[in-house]
Amino acid sequence: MALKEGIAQYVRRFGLADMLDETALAALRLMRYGKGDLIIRSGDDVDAVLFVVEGEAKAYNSLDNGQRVLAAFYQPLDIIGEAELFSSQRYALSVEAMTSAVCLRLGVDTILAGAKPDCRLLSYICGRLGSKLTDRFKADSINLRYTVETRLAMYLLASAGDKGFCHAGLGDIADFIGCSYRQLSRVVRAFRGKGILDNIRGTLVVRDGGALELLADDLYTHTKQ
Amino acid sequence: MALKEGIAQYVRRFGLADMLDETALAALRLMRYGKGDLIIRSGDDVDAVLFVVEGEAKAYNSLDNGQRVLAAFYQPLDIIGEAELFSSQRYALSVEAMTSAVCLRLGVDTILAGAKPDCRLLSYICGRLGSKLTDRFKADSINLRYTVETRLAMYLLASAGDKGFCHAGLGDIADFIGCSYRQLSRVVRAFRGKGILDNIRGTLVVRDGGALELLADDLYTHTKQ
DNA sequence: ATCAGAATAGGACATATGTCCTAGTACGCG
DNA sequence: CGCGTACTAGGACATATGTCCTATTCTGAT
Repeated sequence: MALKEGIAQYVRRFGLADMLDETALAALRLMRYGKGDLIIRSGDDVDAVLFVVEGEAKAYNSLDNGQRVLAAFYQPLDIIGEAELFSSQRYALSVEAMTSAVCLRLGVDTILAGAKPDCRLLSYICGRLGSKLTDRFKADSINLRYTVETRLAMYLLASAGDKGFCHAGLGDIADFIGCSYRQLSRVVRAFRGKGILDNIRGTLVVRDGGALELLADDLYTHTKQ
Repeated sequence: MALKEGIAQYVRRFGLADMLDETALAALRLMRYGKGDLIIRSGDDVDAVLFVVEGEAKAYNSLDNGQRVLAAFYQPLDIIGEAELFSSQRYALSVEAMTSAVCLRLGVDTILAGAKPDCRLLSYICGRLGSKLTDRFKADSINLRYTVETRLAMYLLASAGDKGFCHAGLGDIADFIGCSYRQLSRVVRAFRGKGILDNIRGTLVVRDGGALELLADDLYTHTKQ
């Protein structure tokens, strides 16, 4: 099996034969990017995974409030796009080259063809880990960039859902959205005053889900897509 | 193949035969927990993965400043412990039952025995995803719970490392640690005034790594374990 | 029923932080 | 070289938020 010269040198340097079989190695494609080029675009269909072999890149997402959250800096031999591989149809983040960069591209078809019935537990675990990673990144972006009002609204919409109530204690919610019990207590009081929420014996009951969605500042409708 | 009655009913209810082969199914063990019981303890050796089949649980970690960060709420059919499966020797979080709960336990030996050479790419991807998840959780815990000073110190210790400098622009660093450019600029100025940092033509140069470690408030030494 | 600890609630005060603005410097392109 | 854009830097002001405290209610164990 003869790889192209450029690909072969990276495969040797990074020991990629240790993780890729011959079919996958033969399917690698060399991609070059200039500084500032988009390597993948948030929202595009998931069609490949990329191994960074030269240069540096960054993954980020923009929020509705105009702010940006930077998820990761990449260097060789980081992987781009593996989080969405088994868990999503769309890339969750944009990745941009910070220097000129080189990646080896491996198409999703090749990876999925190699995911045999013997590997179904690992495929499942990959899918769960990928979902956890993207969900956690989304939640933390909100927790870092929005007020506690918006964060509580988002948390309630996600966890109360259709049943309209939520058993978690305020201390646990504060630790989950990353604020103090005191500030959460203020916001719960404000929501109670506006008729959005009641707390009945340790349970938060949603009285006005529409108002929560407004407070969530369009974040909720985006998340549900 | 005859599973125990209790296990068989959960396997049927959740379709676990779709992801587990007969060897793995035979290795499942039923675990019962009371409310408040520790299901896994942060720092313990990774010896199993658990499928939640009844009840609810929460994963959390405590920080050196006495605050706590809650990583996830679990319900059926969430998995506990899979993030550390291929990426760590130790569980990164403690998981506690919030109600009485039932889990199906699958020992790591069984999973690793099933991870054949055909599956080595998936194993590798699982390992990378698991690392990303635990690393990202750690970074975000710090970003949610510590001042920008500590966050910048931690970021610099991680990214400048032994080479003592760091090319990322201040805008990107602000987006990565989740603060405004203005506040980051204040902190950089303060560090410059204390002789800890210089910025030379877009590069941050560390002048006093020891001072950074002190500012990192013992977080750095913990992370390096 | 009683008690201790956990959870909830809110006041007072301080500050870490963000927004908005102006100004200066660096860099890339034509 | 000149210009436009991106990046850095800091002032002024406002506020979201956390710490620390006291008080009340709830829950589980004896």
